[in-house]
Amino acid sequence: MPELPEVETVRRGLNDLVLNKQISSVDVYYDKMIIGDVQKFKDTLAGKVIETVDRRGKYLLLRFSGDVTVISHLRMEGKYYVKSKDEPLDKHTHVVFNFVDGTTLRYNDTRKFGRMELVKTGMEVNNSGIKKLGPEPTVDTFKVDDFYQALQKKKKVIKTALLDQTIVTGLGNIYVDEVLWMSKIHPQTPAKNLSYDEAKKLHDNIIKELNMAIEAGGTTIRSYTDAFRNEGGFQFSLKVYQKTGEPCQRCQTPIERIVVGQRGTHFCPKCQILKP
DNA sequence: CCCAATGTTTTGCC
DNA sequence: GGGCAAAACATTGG
Repeated sequence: MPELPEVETVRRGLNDLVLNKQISSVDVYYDKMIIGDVQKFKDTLAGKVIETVDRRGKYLLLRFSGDVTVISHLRMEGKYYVKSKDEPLDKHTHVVFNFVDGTTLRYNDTRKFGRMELVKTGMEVNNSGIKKLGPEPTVDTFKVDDFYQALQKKKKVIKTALLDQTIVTGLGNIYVDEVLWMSKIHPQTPAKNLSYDEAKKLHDNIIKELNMAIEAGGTTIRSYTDAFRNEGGFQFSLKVYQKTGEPCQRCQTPIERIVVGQRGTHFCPKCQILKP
């Protein structure tokens, strides 16, 4: 569900829905969702005003008054909703931020994989996950030369290298398959075997693809919705992800599914040749 | 019942 | 200590 475009869409939704609201109290129904002391999490946030919502990679950064930041990662199925305090709790609601105006921000997560952590604003860079993130996939921060050099040093195959967030952040299983298809690169190509031209093509496609997906409001495969409960629109633009057996849109060859790095992987066996 | 699922962290092995 | 691959996390749905 949430790769960078989906997280960015959630961020924008939250910035429309909860800005400048003051927290009266926080309820936590599943303690493991909170990294660190749960009581401190609740006590610190009470009375704080949410000033903005930022994003780094796939991490949301909820900025509160008093230099308080909540790092929130949605992992596989995390979702935020804004509801009136009177509405009954969903079975999978694990954290509720109650606002003084009678509305609530609710964190739902069917698989309970998501995590939140309270830090002093600015200290989020010390978070173990955020610390090792590579550049954001934008023209200003993501440079072809750096990308090529990083790939040269890797022993992993290209798909696994792109998923690990350290070379460039934001890609997940869906968009990796898509950008590799667009770039005509086989997912099991050793990263260091990519030519400079291939690296450049891949680099350009990563930026283009993620931006197009953000414009479409993300991709809804099974469960993703944004903070307004809207589904994304990019699933209609997917070329290979979960298209096993369907004809490649370039050459009509049926799309194949293999497993790479424990992940389902979709590619065109004719367009994306594994070089010896 | 068995398998797969969008992501990161932990574990264990070089 | 780093890099890497596999397991783990918890639940739903086909």
